[in-house]
Amino acid sequence: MKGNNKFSIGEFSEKTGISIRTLHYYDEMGLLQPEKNPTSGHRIYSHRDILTLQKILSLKFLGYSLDKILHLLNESSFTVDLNETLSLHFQALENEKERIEQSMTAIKRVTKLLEVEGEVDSAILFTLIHSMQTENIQKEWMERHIQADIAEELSKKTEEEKATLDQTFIQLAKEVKQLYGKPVEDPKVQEMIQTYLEASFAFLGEDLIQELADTDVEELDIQELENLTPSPFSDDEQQWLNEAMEYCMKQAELD
Amino acid sequence: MKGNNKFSIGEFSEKTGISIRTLHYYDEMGLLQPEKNPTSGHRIYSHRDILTLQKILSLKFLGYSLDKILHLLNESSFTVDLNETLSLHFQALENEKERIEQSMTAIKRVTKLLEVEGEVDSAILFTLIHSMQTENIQKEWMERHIQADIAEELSKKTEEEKATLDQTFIQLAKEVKQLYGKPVEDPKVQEMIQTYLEASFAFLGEDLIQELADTDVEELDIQELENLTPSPFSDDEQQWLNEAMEYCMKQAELD
DNA sequence: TATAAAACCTGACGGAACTGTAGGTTCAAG
DNA sequence: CTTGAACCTACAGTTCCGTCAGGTTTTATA
Repeated sequence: MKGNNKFSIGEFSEKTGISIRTLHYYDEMGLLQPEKNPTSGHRIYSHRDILTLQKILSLKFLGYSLDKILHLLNESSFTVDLNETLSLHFQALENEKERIEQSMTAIKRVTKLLEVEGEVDSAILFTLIHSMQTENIQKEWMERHIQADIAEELSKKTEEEKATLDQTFIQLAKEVKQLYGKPVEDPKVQEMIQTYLEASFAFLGEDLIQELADTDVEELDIQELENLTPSPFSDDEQQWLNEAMEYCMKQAELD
Repeated sequence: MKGNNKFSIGEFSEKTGISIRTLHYYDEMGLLQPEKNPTSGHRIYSHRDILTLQKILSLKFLGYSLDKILHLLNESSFTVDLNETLSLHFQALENEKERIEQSMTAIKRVTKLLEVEGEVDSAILFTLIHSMQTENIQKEWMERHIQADIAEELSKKTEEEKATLDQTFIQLAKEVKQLYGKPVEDPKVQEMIQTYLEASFAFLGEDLIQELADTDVEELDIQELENLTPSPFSDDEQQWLNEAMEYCMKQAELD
């Protein structure tokens, strides 16, 4: 097999960087079927096969499945819809890329949180991660129920600001776990609520708060939003927290 | 099943957006095993299960495999190495992202080419795509054999410049297919070679050309580079092209 | 030329994270 | 009491190979 353009499968594999198993597989499925020594059954690859493999790898690179590639190779006139499929694959890649970027951002945020906080209760952590995951869906919810520009503004908050809110939220969660059981009018409890609300206000800004307050949303839709962002608290804790908040609001109204 | 925190699998699926079949799967593999009605065998999901699912989805989002997630759920003290695995996954995501971006760039280039040229011989097209694919490997080759800064400069050429070279290359390939068979000293052939060389020079710039000419690389290594970028020409065409180039060079020296 | 080592062959199984299907049981409403 | 929707289990299939296992052919060496 020393000829200049006849290769054994091993040589061909070496030359192209494609594993022998993969070449077997491509042969088996009809993608790349080289000549065969009829007595021994050994495969004999030629220059033509390099070109074919190149085609295959290129199409794979562009995102085609091997199955589709098989069809494309057989039908010679495939330049017709190439453009269309290309833009389709481009779209798919774009989505994939966005997903990846979101994950990367989430990891960055979690890492930072761990850095600052040391250790974080896992339930809380997962609530945060989950809400990062569904940030897009939440945004869609917002756009359906609130004016789109507000939603837009919310989603444009800097990473910095989001990180700060994360920390506040974690702080809240920790304190809730500590203070749970005390009466809602306990000054410590009320202080905690105050701090949390202030941080939220600082994040949202006055205008947004006002708009949000003015918007009335149906119970069912609220339910839907809550499904998107389940809380890290047990039902009892959540109940208690709600009561504490209501109490705080009432006090504020009295002033 | 109208209770507020007990759900049938259908309701749970609706609520969480995870398909019934997947929930079955998670149950089967031990990831999320809800209560079961002992007589009917129907699954009964509770609030707790939402939290668990949230954990699962979060960890998946961060890049963990279901297998690992299964272990993480059981072992409560997993915050220990979280940081390490997170940065690991971050790396992986970064690589993935780069791969995707390369594919996207390739598609853009191909699309543009199709736009400008109308239709392109598939062999040539695939040569181009293949060389985009292996641009990194080619760069590594360069860095091994030529000074790193030259390689760097080459890979920093703008997309614009690359597109232009693509077109020139395609032009060359078309003409080669047309002119093949004519004697190498035919003026049309020589004109084609000239045009191509000039375009290459324009792309590379004088300094680079000079450096490239000064560098001598072993035959074996050249072979390696050629394996990376197989030509769209048949052996005969390639042979003829080489001769035509040599003739052109000689003529240039005579001047 | 005999023999050992390397390369090659086919065939089957595995795996990651699901999805699909078939055939049967249970539930909710009319 | 019936009907249709929802649910159950169990098995198979998907993609693109990696990894044996057990046998044959080629190549290198003694």
